[in-house]
Amino acid sequence: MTLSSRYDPQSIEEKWQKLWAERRIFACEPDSSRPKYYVLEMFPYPSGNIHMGHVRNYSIGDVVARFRRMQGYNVLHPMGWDAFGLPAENAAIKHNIHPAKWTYANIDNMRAQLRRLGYSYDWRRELATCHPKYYKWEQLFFLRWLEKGLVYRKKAPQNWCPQCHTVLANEQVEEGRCWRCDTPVEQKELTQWFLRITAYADELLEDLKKLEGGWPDRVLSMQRNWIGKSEGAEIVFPLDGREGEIRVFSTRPDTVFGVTFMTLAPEHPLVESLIAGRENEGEIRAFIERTRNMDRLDRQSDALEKDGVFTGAYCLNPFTGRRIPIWLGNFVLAEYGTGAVMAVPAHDQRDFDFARKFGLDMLVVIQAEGERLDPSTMDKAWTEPGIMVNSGEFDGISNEKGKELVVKALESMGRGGKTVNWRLRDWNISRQRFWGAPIPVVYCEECGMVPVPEQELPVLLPLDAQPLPDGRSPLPHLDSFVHTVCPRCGRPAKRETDTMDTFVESSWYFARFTDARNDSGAFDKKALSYWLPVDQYIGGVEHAILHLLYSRFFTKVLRDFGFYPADLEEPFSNLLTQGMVLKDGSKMSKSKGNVVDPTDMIDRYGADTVRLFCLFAAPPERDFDWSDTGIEGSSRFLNRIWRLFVELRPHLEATAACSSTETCAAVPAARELRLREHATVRKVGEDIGNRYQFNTAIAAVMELVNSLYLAKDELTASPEGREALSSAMATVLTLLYPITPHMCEELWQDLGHSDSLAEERWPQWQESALKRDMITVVLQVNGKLRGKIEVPAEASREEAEKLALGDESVRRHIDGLTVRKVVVVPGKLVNVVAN
RNA sequence: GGCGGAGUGGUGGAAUGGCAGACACGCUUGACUCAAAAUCAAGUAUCCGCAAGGGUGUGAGGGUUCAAGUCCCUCCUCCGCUACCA
Repeated sequence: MTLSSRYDPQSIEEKWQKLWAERRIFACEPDSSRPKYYVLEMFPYPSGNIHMGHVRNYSIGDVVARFRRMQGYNVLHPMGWDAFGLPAENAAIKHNIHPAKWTYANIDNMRAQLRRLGYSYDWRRELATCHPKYYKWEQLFFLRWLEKGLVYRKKAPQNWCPQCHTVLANEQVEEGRCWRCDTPVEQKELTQWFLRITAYADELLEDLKKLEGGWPDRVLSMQRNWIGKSEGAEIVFPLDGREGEIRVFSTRPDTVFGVTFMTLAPEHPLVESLIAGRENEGEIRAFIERTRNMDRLDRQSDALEKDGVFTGAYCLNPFTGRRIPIWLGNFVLAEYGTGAVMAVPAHDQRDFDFARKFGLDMLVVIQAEGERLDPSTMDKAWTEPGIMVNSGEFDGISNEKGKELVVKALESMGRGGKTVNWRLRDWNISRQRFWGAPIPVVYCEECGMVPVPEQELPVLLPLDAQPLPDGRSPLPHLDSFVHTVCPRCGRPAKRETDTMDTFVESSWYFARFTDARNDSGAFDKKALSYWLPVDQYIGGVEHAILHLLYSRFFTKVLRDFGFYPADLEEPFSNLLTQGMVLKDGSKMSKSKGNVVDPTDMIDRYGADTVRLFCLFAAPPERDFDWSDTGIEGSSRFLNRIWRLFVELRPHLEATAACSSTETCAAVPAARELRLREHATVRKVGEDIGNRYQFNTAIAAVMELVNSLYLAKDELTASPEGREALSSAMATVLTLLYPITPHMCEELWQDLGHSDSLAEERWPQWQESALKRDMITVVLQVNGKLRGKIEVPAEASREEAEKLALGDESVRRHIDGLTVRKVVVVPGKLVNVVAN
């Protein structure tokens, strides 16, 4: 069959997709004789259709996967579906269809769309998290953790979304609003299930160090911020004239002598007993009410006017015995630290503002050496380092040293000591939703909460129920689900009707891919040890905190519970966060009408062009704006290669990339092409393999193609030239193969190769091919470009200097000046310094 | 406020301390065409100049260096995370 003279992607892409599937080219199994490489892209939610963001994400992953495979790695590259979640319920209500049906239909559609893009997945490992054979295992994890107290139930004020009728994790509240529907989040007292992620706070923070270099700095920074470790001291202030004490957390124990009042959150547990019976009790209660009713957002905003009220009670400074009035403050948060702040107005701006407003005392205890701060004239708090004063035995010590000494003193007095405070809270995994994995416990009137025995798993999500029209879960009303018997005493019992947060499923799916069809256990330990960790993970930065932190947490927990290998510390060695695909400067959305549908683009240009453009338009980390003319350019490039190939075909041999020999050196044009070919191989390998800069890799191939165009007429004339052409063309196809595999396969096959390019090895460039006889050297005078000369490659410094000084342009510019120095960078540049 | 990232032509973007603007998009001109598309060729940072050539130029200002987009200091702007966090 002869090659079409026109590039027609539609006629070749499907053919190759079928061939790859038939030959099972991308199926993989553990093989200890080869190094492994696990490439993973964040799996999609089956919302209905693939969008351009997916295409970008998965195209990056596919290039990495195909490239590593050519490098000889045993590559695992799987795909699956993050299939539980709210949109399925909304669709179920709207179309009166079961969420499962909707979800599986979407999966079928999106799988077909992914297949059209030609991604090299091992489809045998496909999984959907809503399948009982998947969620069964996380119900098992739940039971094991429950046994050891890693998962627990507690009643607490929760983030509640009235629109979604469910609680939200702290991570799912964005600026006080629900991350899904943007409704302001309310606080509601509920009994909920929590995962004790705080038990791992230290390790989660510490191990971020191990990810440096492999993860983007900003993601590491986000996780650090989120975990929010704060080192300081706990200081105990006994109450004055009565039993009891106030514990505070402070990062500035060195200022403890400067405490002039105490500020409690209105919600502080001690408040009730402190104010009971005071003559101004009514006023205080009014303040508490006022503050409590404030919107959570407003209360935490900068703009909040500081407000407070004196309780009438006092406590005592553990060092000085000074009587310290206890106030309530609207800016003190009950959730952070101990809900109580020791106020040092001279050295903390908030306390300063508060003290000024209410006319409270101010005591200077830190000041710069040789200076004297006067509380009556200070206009802001002194927060810089300094020397301790008015601090008894600590006077004259630097405040940094003072921090340690005060902590020691507190410890010996039994009034506190060093402590660490975390921002991270335990993870609430209860959801009052239907389309999620059931939590496997029952409630028995006799035995209380009883775990479902492991052999009874999975607790199936019923397929004969529908979310209620207002969005609420049908589970609490579904007798066939709720009513069961107690596994312990056999009496009637009721099932837990909350389901798990969908982030639970996505916290371990990457491990399940290593042995996705295992029915006898969640994992096969051998497969896990072989494949994990994921070598390259690729996805959107919007998951920088949520999904990535949870997955790290799960990895450590599953390791400690013996599911994962004991030496597995982190799930993802390397992370690439790709930018968004925008249109006209903003996110694509149906409401804006600026959606570019990948399917349309494939129909129009073919999958290879779409893949190429997504990779060429910008470096992967950056957002890029979809350009209709830009994709035309990518299409043009592939057409150009096709035409060039067809034109040169009669002169081409079926050779491998980088196969031309030194004999073609006799023909200068052939030698030059060979040099460019090898230089391109070096650059593309570096750009794809180490730098993940696919745009410059593609640019390098474009340059090689351009030089092929320029030299083709001369090269077809000689055997040496034809040898160089054949090799260079093979190189173009091989280098481009991870990016535009269909077209490359088609042309490769036309050359007479019987194997798929997928089985081809990544070409090896040779140092010897990069050697030139003459090298262009840049001439500078006083750092300014003044000319270029050709010098023999092995010219010495002295020769280069002599040639440079003899150059006409250089001579013109140093005319009348004295040459002070000549800097020679061999093979590159000569800079003449003269004045 | 703290932490992190980023500022380069008309646009997307290139540059291990060594020729700033690779590669593309767009635009201009020409060739082919009855015409258009496609393709091919030439040009395209900016200022002076017919040209040769020269000046300027990577957010601003300093510094280090023979040489700075790149390293250091001060500052400005934008983006992200976090935040009356004690």
